[in-house]
Amino acid sequence: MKDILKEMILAAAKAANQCGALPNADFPDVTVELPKTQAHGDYSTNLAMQMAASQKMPPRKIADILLSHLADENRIIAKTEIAGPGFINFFIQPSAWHSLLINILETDTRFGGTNIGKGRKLQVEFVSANPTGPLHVGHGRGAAVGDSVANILSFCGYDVQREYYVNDSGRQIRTLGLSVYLRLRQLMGQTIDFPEDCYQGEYIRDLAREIQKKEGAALEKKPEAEAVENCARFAADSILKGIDKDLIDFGVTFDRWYSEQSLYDSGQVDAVLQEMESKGSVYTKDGAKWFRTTAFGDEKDRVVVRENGLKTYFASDIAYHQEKYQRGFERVIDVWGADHHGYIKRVTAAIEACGRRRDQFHVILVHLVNLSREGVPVAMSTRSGEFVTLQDVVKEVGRDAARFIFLTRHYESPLDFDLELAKKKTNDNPVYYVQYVHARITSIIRKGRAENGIEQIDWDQKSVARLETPEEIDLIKLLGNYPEVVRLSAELMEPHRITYYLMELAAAFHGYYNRHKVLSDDAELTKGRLCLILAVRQVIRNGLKLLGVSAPEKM
RNA sequence: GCGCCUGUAGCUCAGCUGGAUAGAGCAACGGACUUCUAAUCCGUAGGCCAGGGGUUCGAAUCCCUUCAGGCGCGCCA
Repeated sequence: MKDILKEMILAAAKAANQCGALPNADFPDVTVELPKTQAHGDYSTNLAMQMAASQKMPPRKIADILLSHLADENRIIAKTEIAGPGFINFFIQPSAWHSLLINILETDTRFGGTNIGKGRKLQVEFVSANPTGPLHVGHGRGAAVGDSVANILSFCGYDVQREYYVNDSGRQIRTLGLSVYLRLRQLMGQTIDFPEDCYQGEYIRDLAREIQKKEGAALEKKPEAEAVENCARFAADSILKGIDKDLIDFGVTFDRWYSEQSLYDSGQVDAVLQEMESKGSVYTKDGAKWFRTTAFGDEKDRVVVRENGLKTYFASDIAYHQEKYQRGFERVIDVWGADHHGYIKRVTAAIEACGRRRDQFHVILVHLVNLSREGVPVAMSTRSGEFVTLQDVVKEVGRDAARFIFLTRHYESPLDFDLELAKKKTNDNPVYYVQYVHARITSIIRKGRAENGIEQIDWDQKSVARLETPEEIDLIKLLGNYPEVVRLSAELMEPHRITYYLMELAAAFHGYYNRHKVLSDDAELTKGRLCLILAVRQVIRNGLKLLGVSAPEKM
């Protein structure tokens, strides 16, 4: 509806310019918005005010000229007015809303999607937690955000690939191996001081028991370095399998798991470093090799090869990101924890050094989750191993509640997650509020079938035209906003916009439900109202799908 | 010290990338089930948009600055 108006207004401006009423042919972008109050119409535009300077005319005069050149061929506008400093307000014909409703029903599962992606290839890399321990709640938020962003972009016409980068190389993996190895020796009766910088969690002991069962005796005979290496591989593999399972239970799957080690094995890390050295982006100082990230806006240059010859994590990250573009992605999106924000500049630098544009890379920084139970904070410490895993949370509150709550905030806002609140089946907990709409509507349709003998709801102008109460028109109008919400959440990569929209739509529906009865003796009106709630259900379903939350038939 | 993020109702948060009189939920108070699911609805009350400057027809939104909180500033990942 908004887009139709936009085009009409632009056409009016052009027509006015052609007949000389408006001297300047340079028009600003037409913006149409939804006024806060009903008194200002269904839609309004500020175009006249924006053109005042370039046309050298008072805004209200311009508004008047625009209106006189407006051609409303499909008769969708009931009334227009010029208000305030120069706003043009539009009041829409009820019949136009009815056509919109039919359009929604026809578009069905595709309603809301705008093809802004045009098939362009894009990658979302998310979670990418180190395989040194189980996923915790913070990873859950990253998973929910990343998965939903991927859903939304894909729905809007992008060719999206979901990837998990596995840090299966480097010191932490050795530490993991050592941790398991030392626990193993303890199991074998040796007294060993377990170092503080090793992983403390109980799961390390579990892993030690497993590897003891499998190859305990053989491991004992091996030299320590080799045994630690074996433990590391075993532990990382096992933990990674657990992570995969946790994510599947959370409804998140990846197209590809990308191994950091494979970048070393294939020589890509060395190759990219050499290439950059020859271009002068990498230089040697104090026995180490540095990448000149300052040339791309970083505060200081960063080490890629240490004095001891070992490459830093950053070195493989350069190779990894370069490789992403070589795979044909036009744009790469990384979802990171907010504690990694200091890393953005250097990775951006690496990407620019590899000849890509800055805007081909985007980082979504997901802020931390404060877990609590009835307002009392639950302690979270990775080192001590005292943390609540994602698995625990999903088990306790359910997948839908967890995912929905993770998406009730802008990702850059810290999130308070209360376990007891997440379980509540009241208005405190918005998940059920939205899902309830879906169940309720399904129930009405079920009843309509059973008692009114309505087998199939097929829509037509005549029955839909019976929708005339303000609540009904408002509902349709709200449904009509959905595509813009989806488009914005795709452009800004902000899933929470959909969450909030669904809550608003749910509220509007519940209000309508309490005020008007859908099923009645009036067959035509019943049919019209069934069409309306069918459309509401469809939008709820489409929206929940983008969030990765189920739409239950019964509750 | 430097960088990034946050600051909006008592609490938790939206605010459509500058629009008209600032929006929800919770908590508080008062109402609505013989009804298509009360996991719901209706009403009342609640504000110096952290403070101060600027930019313009117009600012919660953009710029500068101060204050408060979070996170980060390794040849760790």
